[in-house]
Amino acid sequence: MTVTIYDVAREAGVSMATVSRVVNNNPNVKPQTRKKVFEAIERLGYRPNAVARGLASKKTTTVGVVIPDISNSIFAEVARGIEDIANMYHYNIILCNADKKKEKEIRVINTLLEKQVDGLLFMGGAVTDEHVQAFKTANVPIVLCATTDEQGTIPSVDIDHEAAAFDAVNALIQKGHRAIAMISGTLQDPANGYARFQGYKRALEQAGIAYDESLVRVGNYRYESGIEAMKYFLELKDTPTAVFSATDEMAIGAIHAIQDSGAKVPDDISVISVDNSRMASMVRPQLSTVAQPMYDIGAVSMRLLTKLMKKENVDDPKVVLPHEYISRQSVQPV
Amino acid sequence: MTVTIYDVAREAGVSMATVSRVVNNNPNVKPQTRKKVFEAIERLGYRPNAVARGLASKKTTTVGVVIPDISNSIFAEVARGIEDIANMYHYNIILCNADKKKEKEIRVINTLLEKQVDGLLFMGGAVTDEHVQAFKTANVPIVLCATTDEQGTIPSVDIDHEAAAFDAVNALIQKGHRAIAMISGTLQDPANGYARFQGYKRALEQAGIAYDESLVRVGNYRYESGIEAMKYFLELKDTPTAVFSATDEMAIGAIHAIQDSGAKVPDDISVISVDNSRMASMVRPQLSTVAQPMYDIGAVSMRLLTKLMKKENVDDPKVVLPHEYISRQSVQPV
DNA sequence: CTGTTAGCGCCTTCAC
DNA sequence: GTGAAGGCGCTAACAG
Repeated sequence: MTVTIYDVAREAGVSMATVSRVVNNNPNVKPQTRKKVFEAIERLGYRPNAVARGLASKKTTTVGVVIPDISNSIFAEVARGIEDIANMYHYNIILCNADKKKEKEIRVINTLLEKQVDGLLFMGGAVTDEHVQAFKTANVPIVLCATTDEQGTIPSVDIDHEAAAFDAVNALIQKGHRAIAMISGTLQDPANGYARFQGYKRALEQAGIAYDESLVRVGNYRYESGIEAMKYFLELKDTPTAVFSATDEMAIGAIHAIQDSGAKVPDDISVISVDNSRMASMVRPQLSTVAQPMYDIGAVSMRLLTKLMKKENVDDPKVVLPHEYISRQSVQPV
Repeated sequence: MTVTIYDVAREAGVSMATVSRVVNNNPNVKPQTRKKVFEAIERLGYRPNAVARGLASKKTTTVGVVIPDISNSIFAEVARGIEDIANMYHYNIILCNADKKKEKEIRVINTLLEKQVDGLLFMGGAVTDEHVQAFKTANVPIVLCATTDEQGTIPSVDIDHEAAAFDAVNALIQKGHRAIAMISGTLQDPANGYARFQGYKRALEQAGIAYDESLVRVGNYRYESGIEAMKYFLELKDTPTAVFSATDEMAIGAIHAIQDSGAKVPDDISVISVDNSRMASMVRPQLSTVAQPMYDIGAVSMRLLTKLMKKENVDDPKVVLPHEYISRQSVQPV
């Protein structure tokens, strides 16, 4: 039924070892024999069994990717970056959604490790001790992608979320805004949540603006929650003149909530956010936002992982990619 | 270094076979011995090697997924449906982007097959003879996801793209529109391209409206191409009163192009499309569109694949999921 | 340059 | 209910 390396060897009149060599591009084969083998392969329709190869060589050329949610455009973009580079280095990826649930994350990490992936890319919520524990039992490299661990002991690639948020809010302050509301992500989320909130606070503080709790609403990253949060702000006696959203999608919700109320963006209220997803320029007015290089985060982390897997030494295992403020149409001086 | 089933057997004072039985939940093990084995596993931190298991059992509990582009929200949604169901049945997925390029598709199909996936989900451009050829050499089940083959010989799950487009255009016609433009996808693409274009033509024909070539522009599915196409229509001496876009994203581009020109949607021009991606309700006015159940297409196709892999018999290997017109705010009577 | 020989870690009859 | 033994298909020394 299935044709094996042994069949090819017999057909070509050589040994298994030789077939293995040509299949693996080992130069130590006479061109003639190589040709014979290729012909036999062709004739028999031989297809190498990667599982057997993996068992024998202890390499699967497969990496595990745990991601919060592939249907979230931000992560999908990162995933594309990962896959492109993986592909370039002849790796395949096993993708697992874990929705930032610790339990699910630990579970998939383990099944990925059982599958003998050569490396692991972890994109998730908080990196807890349990995670670190699970990573330790792996004897393959791990890199955190779009997150970091507290202790800074695990290789990672991410942007500086706190600074990105700071820059966004600061852009508002530079335009004269002082009543600046924030639509935050959940504070349990270290990157998109907590760090961005901290950046907001620091920017206010530096400008001598008192932090006002009633100017902060926590959303769930979705469009609707942006709308809800904004509606709340709109009903305040002192409506803010600007709002900073932790993510684009909620920002778009905010823009629409403002517009639906009859007010104008940015004339009445300015809106700014962090992400620069493709949607940012698919709204009117186009959204001003601090760009986070999603694709690159994926690509760079996969590249880093390949180096780790090849045991090449890397200078800095903690890479922080630059963010950049993109000024479009949703912000104007107060 | 790595602890194997043999180590566990020795530690527990039983044979490898017994360990294998408890790991695989084989009931023929005395509770006592089962307990002993579990303890040994715990103590040693044993983790089954899925590669070895795969080689011995000829099952990898892994399925291959070839997808055009995971960063496209439509496909990302499908992928989420796939992964959720895969997960439910304890399968993992290897994801490969192939950008609807035939060559790349064939290549990844082959590497997926080399990796001994238990089944394959194919989401791509046209299904050519070469594809069918590649599928034949696989001795695992394949299901087409969000596409179909001409001959209808391969299991698949999709919507009726032609009918969906027809319904959309017909909704316009029912509102009295006659000058209806179309922003199409590339005609080489059987599903989103050709079929939807055919639906457009059939709707016109049935209403006795002459087909006008100048009212059709081919886009590349992206927002910008929707803008471009619409700009073209806007400059026609007889501007259409409605436009049908093959996809949401181009439709949103069209809406913005109209708005940027100073006209209003739907007052001056109505816009309708097919997809109902999340973005459809994230525009003002909200987009009226024929919904295509992306998540379900993924889920159902994965479910079908599990049946095929278990050699259960399926009544109908060609499933066509229903589509549905969602009326929002972008269409109004002429 | 090429062949021989052991495994890789596990499953799976087949006996007991 | 449990153990022994033979592969699964391939790679990797080690000879020659």
